[in-house]
Amino acid sequence: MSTQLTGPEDLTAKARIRGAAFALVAERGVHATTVRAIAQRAGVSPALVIHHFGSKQGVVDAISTWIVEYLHRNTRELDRGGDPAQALQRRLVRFERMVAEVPLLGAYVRRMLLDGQPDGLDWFRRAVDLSAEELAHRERMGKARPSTDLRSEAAMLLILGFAPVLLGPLLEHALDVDFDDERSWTRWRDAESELLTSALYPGAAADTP
Amino acid sequence: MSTQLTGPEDLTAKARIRGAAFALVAERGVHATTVRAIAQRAGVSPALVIHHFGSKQGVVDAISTWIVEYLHRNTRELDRGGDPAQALQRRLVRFERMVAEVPLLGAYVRRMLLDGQPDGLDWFRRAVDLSAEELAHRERMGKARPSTDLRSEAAMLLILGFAPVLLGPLLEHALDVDFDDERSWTRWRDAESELLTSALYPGAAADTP
DNA sequence: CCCTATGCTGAACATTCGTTCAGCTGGCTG
DNA sequence: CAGCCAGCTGAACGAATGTTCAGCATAGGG
Repeated sequence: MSTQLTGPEDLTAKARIRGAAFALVAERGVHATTVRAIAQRAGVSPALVIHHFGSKQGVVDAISTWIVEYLHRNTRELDRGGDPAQALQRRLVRFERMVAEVPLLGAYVRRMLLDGQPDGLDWFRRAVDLSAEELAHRERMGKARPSTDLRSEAAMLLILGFAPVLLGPLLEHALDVDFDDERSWTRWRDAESELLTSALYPGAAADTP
Repeated sequence: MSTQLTGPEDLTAKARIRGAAFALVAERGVHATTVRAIAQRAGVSPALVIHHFGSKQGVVDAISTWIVEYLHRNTRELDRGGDPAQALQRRLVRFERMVAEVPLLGAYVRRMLLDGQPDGLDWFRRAVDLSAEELAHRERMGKARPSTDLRSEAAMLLILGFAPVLLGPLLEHALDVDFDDERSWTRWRDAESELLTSALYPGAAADTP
């Protein structure tokens, strides 16, 4: 079980093309990524890109399934076995580690989720499923108070947890932090913990700003 | 003070071009929007688009400043005067109304914020500023408990409040809701209110999933 | 040794892009 | 009425795009 995307033996031209396309898509988006740019970055002719993947869309699809499979390989195994109450936390920690270790993975996932691609939508939905299950388990254990709308609150937990990835540049600019720095993550985590363990508005009325 | 983007007298060709470009950018993004598509949607020749705005980038910039100015005109006035503790709430409500009334405004703002455009980054930063000010005021009033990291928690409030816009498609798919329906908004608001007025994890340790 | 399959390239293709330009129109000013 | 200017168009341009294709090299099996 490795968080590495490529082993050293995977440096065939096809793999280099895939890696180059991944980086370019993460940086610029699908539409702004050209076949020639992919080829140049991979040190290869544009024709070879088409030769291996059929078309530009073929490269894009290959990257998508490749990343989705990679994400699942590194997170799914955490869901089964052990204490389910800790499953989501392990999943988040693992995800953070992957984002930290694989350059541009965060940017790519952000695009995948926010471009409304079906892969991204499904992946997020499954994460909400898991978050809701875990929250329900905590309720049964008496470690969380009952929720009127459990699934919505589970989604909020997920959003707050994923915010440094989902909304990375936005938060970095607004908070003057840099999520390449580990301390920025822990600062966010601490604030998140405080928000969830201590009611921000202990008073009564639904008066949310 | 109107939330309308265009009055009926504003239907010059230039205005139609701007509107068409706005819709296309909101739907497909800047890069996938072509001058010819803008022209066709506005019922105009491609040359006229260039004639009025100088270049495609000119159209994009015009839209950006147009929307940013529109957002400010409809939210800034709410900040001054009256009870500052209610300013952000009024701002959020007004924003929701604008998004509901102006088609594709939500999609456009989502792109503006998430594409990392400077306009979007600055706008979000200012929103965090306001959110932090308002939270500080609530603390002084005793309506909110003290925060260790006030600005981070203010950002979290903003993220939760803007989530239906920022992460619209993601949430709609994960929660099986449709934010065109008013009830989906109130459901989200209710859950948000519950999360903020009643600690989710009343227990001790920082054990956030 | 030949011969085929594989990996790969350079040149070219048609298409689409943003942009330019000469010129048409209609209404206002002098 | 003459002149003119802003609004607007059709046709064309060069550049860039995704894709095709004939052909090069090389390694492996008969």
